[in-house]
Amino acid sequence: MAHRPRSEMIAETRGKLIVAARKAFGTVGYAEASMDDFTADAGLTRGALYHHFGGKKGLLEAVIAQLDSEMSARLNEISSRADNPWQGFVDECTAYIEMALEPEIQRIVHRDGPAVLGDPFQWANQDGCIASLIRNLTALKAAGFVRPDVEADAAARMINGASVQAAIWIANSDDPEATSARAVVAFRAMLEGLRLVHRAQ
Amino acid sequence: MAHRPRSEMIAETRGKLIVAARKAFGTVGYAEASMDDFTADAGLTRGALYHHFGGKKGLLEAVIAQLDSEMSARLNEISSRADNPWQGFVDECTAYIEMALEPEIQRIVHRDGPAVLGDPFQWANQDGCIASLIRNLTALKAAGFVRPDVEADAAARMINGASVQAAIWIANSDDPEATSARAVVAFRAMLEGLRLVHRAQ
DNA sequence: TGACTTACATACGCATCGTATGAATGTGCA
DNA sequence: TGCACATTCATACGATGCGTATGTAAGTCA
Repeated sequence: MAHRPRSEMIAETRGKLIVAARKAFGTVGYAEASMDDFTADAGLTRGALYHHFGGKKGLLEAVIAQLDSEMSARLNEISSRADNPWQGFVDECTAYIEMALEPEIQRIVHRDGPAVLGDPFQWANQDGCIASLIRNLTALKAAGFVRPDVEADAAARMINGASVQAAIWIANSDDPEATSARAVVAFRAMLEGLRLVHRAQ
Repeated sequence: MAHRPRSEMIAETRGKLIVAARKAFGTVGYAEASMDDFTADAGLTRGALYHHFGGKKGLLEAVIAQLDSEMSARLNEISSRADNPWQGFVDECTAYIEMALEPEIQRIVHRDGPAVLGDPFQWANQDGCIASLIRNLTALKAAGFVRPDVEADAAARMINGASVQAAIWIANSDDPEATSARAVVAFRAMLEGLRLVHRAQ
């Protein structure tokens, strides 16, 4: 068992810390998660945490990066199989809302994340799902699906905000099914406002 | 100086605590605000805080209630002077975004508040500005300005989410003026999607 | 005026955090 | 192969902030 390659052990340690923190942050929340507790769950101590991530915030960033990466992959998968670009975009937005219903994502990415780290649009999400949103909207604009006076990043902001609100609403409702249906109606109506065609003035 | 009526002193104490907490929460944020520090700023101790508000979260609720009350009054003032109901609504939404640019409101109401207390739509804001949003939308729907398939509370959710995002975007940008203009274009486009007329499908 | 309640301060114990230090293990170079 | 070094991670320590229990002064009502 001796003589394990060092880089491998580091990856394992970082992975264990991220897994434990992700569970703690996703259940009790960032503020209530004790570093002593969840590092012990990972079979480690705070020493390892400070060494690899600099502190609690650094670890939160790493957890969010992992979640974001997973979400991004799922969204790309979804939008890739769609004939109509606009419809593919709507599908992706809907999936984004549905993912935000998962407690882990809602709590860490949409609630504690912004509160602790600030504006999500300024995170170092090189390939995150927000970047994907902006890319899709840019393409849709170039293809003439979106009003030319509306800019892609501005629209991405609005859509992101509305999506998260929709998800929180659904998650907190007594009847998620019915609420989801009502939310999607309103959400799609607002998306329609971004489209090029079908308006007089 | 002796023999002050008791209810008056209570109101003064509560007021001083709220003022001090509001300043602390609005600048360093809820998590970083030390109860010992800002109660001392108010010339009091944590004893008074626990007695009147039950704890840090209770005080945050009180601070938010005060902010919400002020915002609500300003919004009512704005929407009241408008000839066209729809235009009045758009004005109010724009004002809502502008208010969310104020650091105190952005930090306490839109960032720390939801993170600590949960979904704003479920706060005890009997007369809050969110309730005002819903009331306005209900009236607009009854008057035929809004698509009948879109429900008022659902639309209020989306609008709230988009507004907050717009405000955060503007606040974090290098050129707030230009960014604000771009945000408003996108925001109004999405609002248009809620309107009854001008669509084929 | 005296018993009672209320408002608030003080004091204590506990949990948590950041840093400084130490030990063990892998790594590069002779 | 062996040794100096760097790195990984644990341990120890001090500081801070929180919640509760208790004490005290002041107001209230009979």
